[in-house]
Amino acid sequence: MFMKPSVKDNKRKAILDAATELMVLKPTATLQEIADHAHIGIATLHRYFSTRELLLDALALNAIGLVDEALTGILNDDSDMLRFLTEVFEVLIPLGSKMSFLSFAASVEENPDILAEEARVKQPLREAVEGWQTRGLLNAAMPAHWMITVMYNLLFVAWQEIQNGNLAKNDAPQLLVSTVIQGFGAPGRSGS
Amino acid sequence: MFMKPSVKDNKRKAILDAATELMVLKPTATLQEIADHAHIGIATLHRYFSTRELLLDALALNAIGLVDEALTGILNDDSDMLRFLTEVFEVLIPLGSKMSFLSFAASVEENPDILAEEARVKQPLREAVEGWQTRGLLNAAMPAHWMITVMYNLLFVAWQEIQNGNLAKNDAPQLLVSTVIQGFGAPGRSGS
DNA sequence: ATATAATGATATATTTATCTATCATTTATT
DNA sequence: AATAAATGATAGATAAATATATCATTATAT
Repeated sequence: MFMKPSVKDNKRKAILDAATELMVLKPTATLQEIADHAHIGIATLHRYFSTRELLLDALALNAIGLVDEALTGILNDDSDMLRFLTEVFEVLIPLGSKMSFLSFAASVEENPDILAEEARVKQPLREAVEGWQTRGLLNAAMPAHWMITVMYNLLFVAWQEIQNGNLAKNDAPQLLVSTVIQGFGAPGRSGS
Repeated sequence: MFMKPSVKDNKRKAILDAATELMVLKPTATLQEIADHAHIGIATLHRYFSTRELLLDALALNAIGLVDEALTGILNDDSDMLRFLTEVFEVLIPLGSKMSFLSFAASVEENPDILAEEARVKQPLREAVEGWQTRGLLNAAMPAHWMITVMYNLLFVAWQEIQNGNLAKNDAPQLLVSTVIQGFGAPGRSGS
């Protein structure tokens, strides 16, 4: 049954958000630095996450959960590919700092639960891509796995560019769609 | 004047290569782990790099130097864009683990020398891209900075995929060219 | 073959980070 | 306003990483 998130739950999520933000920028950040960045005392940080390892696992699970939640909110109709992709990018770009976990965790993470969750969350997009390939909307000669990997990475790149002030938040989804579907080539030109 | 690299220089580079490989995979690796991965004693590691910080700076500079070297070897004629890009990808994909420094270091690194070198190395490709935009070969509506950033990131992604066994080394350059120039869209289809 | 240099293993010191505990203060609840 | 809960600052204990030093062994050069 549904339980309304308590104050503690919200604080926990706020800590995870701040920690994610910092860890993406500086993976070697100490617990003290994380606490500072979250504007809490280190004692409180320990009350929420008793060890560093537990905190890191929680970061990954939180990221996966947020992506999952964002995707389930829109994954219902993939008949209009461009519309669908735009929506996916719109909801996932703001989760940029979390995306890095889905992009890189695979090579680093050893926790099997997390790896399984990660694969599960990525599954719907994979199926959509394969469907579009079958329908001739996407290049069937290109490995679906490659396309998924590229998209997840570019989500993170787009988020970084927004953070660095090089890209307008509102331009990002369209730019991403254009990038992955048409590439950089001039419109109307053959790539031969 | 030119000095032939000594045995020590070669060993130094070997250490940097091994360290880079590990640090990309595990940015929190300890000096002991780095020494193990390089198959040397930790005492020797300290003889080459007296502090961790010096080692990390050397990693970044080494990465930049190798990319620079690889690019200056081919950057002479950008009249055939596809041929040019293919060559760039061919020489840079094997440097994948080093590319991560050029992709991500910007946000972390504070050493101004390193940041300056990084910008300098990226300059030729930026100019080539802008030239192709002017000539109508690349989408002039897309920011050159975005295209450069995406290409550098995809170089790293491609390298990762090769490492993970998901992509054949020999397929990678063509796949990258196809990805950045045409995107994922089915050939011959308009993206409207 | 000998001398020189480099290396690895090991010990130790120093620094840094993590973890645990305490307590006064602040914040929320009723 | 009184009570309970949460917090932050701080101190101390433990653990881990970094840095330095020594020495026997191995590799290199002459």
